[in-house]
Amino acid sequence: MARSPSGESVVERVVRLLGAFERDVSALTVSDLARRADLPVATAHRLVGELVGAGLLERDADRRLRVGLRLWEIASHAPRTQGLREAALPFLENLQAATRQHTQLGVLDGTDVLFVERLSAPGSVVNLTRLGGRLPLHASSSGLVLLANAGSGLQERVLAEPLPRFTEHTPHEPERLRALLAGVRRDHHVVCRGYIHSDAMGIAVPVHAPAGEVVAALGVVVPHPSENPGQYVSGLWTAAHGITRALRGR
Amino acid sequence: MARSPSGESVVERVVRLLGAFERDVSALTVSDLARRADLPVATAHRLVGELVGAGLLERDADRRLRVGLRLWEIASHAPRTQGLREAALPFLENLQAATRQHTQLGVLDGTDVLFVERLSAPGSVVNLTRLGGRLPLHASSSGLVLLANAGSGLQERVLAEPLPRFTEHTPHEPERLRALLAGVRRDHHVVCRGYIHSDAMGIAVPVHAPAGEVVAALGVVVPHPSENPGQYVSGLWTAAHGITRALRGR
DNA sequence: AAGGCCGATTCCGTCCAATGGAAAGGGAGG
DNA sequence: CCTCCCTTTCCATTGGACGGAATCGGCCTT
Repeated sequence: MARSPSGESVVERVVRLLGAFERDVSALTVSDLARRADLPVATAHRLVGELVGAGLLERDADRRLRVGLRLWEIASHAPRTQGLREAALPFLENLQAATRQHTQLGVLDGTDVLFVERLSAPGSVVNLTRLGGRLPLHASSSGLVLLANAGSGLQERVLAEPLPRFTEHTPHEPERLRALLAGVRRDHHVVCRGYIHSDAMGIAVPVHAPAGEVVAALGVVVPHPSENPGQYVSGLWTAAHGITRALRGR
Repeated sequence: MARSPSGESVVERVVRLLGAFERDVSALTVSDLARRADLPVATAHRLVGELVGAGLLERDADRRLRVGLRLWEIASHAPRTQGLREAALPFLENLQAATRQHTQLGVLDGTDVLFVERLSAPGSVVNLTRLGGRLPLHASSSGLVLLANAGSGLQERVLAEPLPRFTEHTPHEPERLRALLAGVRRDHHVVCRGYIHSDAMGIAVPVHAPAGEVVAALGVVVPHPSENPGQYVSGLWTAAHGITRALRGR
C-alpha cells in the first residue's frame, strides 16, 4: 500500500501483530502492540480494529487487547495438533499418574520442538516448557528424538548453525550432536541430563503415525540427578504405541 | 485495494480464508478455499502464498492446505482458553474418572458456547460437541448456565431471535427459556433432558473466576434417560470450586 | 494420441484501499 | 495547570493489491 517505505504486505503486518502476543503477555495496549510489531500507531490502531471486528483479537474492559476466541477456534482445527492431542491425552494421563512427573508431547516446527500438550506434576522439578512453548531441537530430549528422525537436510541445517547452550551440559559440538542422534536412532529413546536446566533431566521417545513416520516426541521431565532414568523408558514406549494405535482409529 | 468491486479489506479476506477451515475439513485445495471464502482463485492463491510464508497455513505433500502450527501457537496464548484449560484439566480428569461420562468446559462467545476442553468417555453416549465446537446458548446445559449469568442485554437478544430446535425437547418458547434461566440462577445448576439429542442429557454448573464473575460452564453429558441426574451435581460443584481456586493461584 | 477438464500458477494494466504523519481528544499523575 | 502517554480521527498521497486472462501441468476419457 501507499506511503509505506517498508514495502510489506498487509498479511505480514497482521502476522507481526498477532505474533506480538508471546508467552507471558496476555494483554497489550495498541501502543505496545505497535512497538512490538514495529508499526506506526495509526496503522496498528486501524489493523487492530479490523482484527477485533473479525474476532481474532478481543478488547477487555480497559481497552487492552487479547488473542480472541475466534482465533483459538480456527486453530483448534489444526490437524497436526488436534488429532494428536486428542489421541494422546489419555495416554499422557496414564503416564503422568504412573510417574508423577511432567509429561509432554512435542511436534517438529522449523528448528524447534513445539509442545502441543503437557501435563505438569505439581510437586516436581521446574519445567521450562509450556503449552505452546518451544525449545531448540539440539537441547531437549523431545527435540533430539524429532531431529534424529527428520530428514538429513534439517539435520545438516541444525548442525551448521551455532548451537546455543543453556547449561554447561548442553551439547554444542556438532560431533557430539551427531553421536547423540545416532544413539537415538539406535536405542529409540534418549536421556538428556541437565541440557536445559541443571536440576532437570529429560527422557523422550518417538511417536509414530500408523503409516510409520515419526509425528511427535513423547517425554517426561524428572529431577536431575535421578537414579535409573531408564525406568521411565518402557512406560514411554507403551504410551507411544498406544497413541499410534489411537491415531489409527480416526 | 484496487479493482475490488467488493470493497473489502485484506483482513476480512484473510479471516474468511482462515474461517473456511471448519470442523471436519482438515485439508483444502486453493480452489476449494477460493470457493468457500468466495474469492477469485488468483486472489486466494496470492493470499494463501503469503499465509503459508507466515506459517499460518501449511501445505502438505500434495499441495493441499492445512491450518498451520504457527497459528495454533499464537492461539495457545489466548488467555480465556489457556489459563482456564490448564487450571481446569486436573479437575476435569477427576470428574471424568468418577463419572465415566463426557466432561466438558465451555465459554461464552457471541450467542454460542465454545467448548475449550473436553474429555470423552469411550463407552458413553454420542456427544455432539467437539473441542473447538459450538452449541447455541439456549439448547445446551453449558449454554444455559452461561446465558443465565450473562448480561440482560445478551439474554434479551437471544430471546428475541428464533430459537432453533434440535429435538422435540429443545426449549423454543421464550417463556419457557426465561423460566429455565431463572431456575439456573436459583439452583446454580441445570439439567437438560434431550435438548440436543434424544439419547443424551446434559448437566452443567457455572465456574467462577476468583473475582466472582462466571467465566465458564462445566458440564457432563450422560445417557437419557438416566436415573437421578442430580447425583452429578455435587461432583460438578466440587470440581468448579476447585477450578476457581486454581485460577486464583496464577 | 488427442482432446477435455480442472486446478495451480504467472502476468500485468488499472486504480482505490491502505498508509502514516499530524493533530485532536482523554485521562492519570504530579 | 502542565506534562506525559495513549487512543482516535483526518486526509492527501501512491504503490501494493487486485483479478481477468493466459499458461502450465496432471489426469481422465474417448
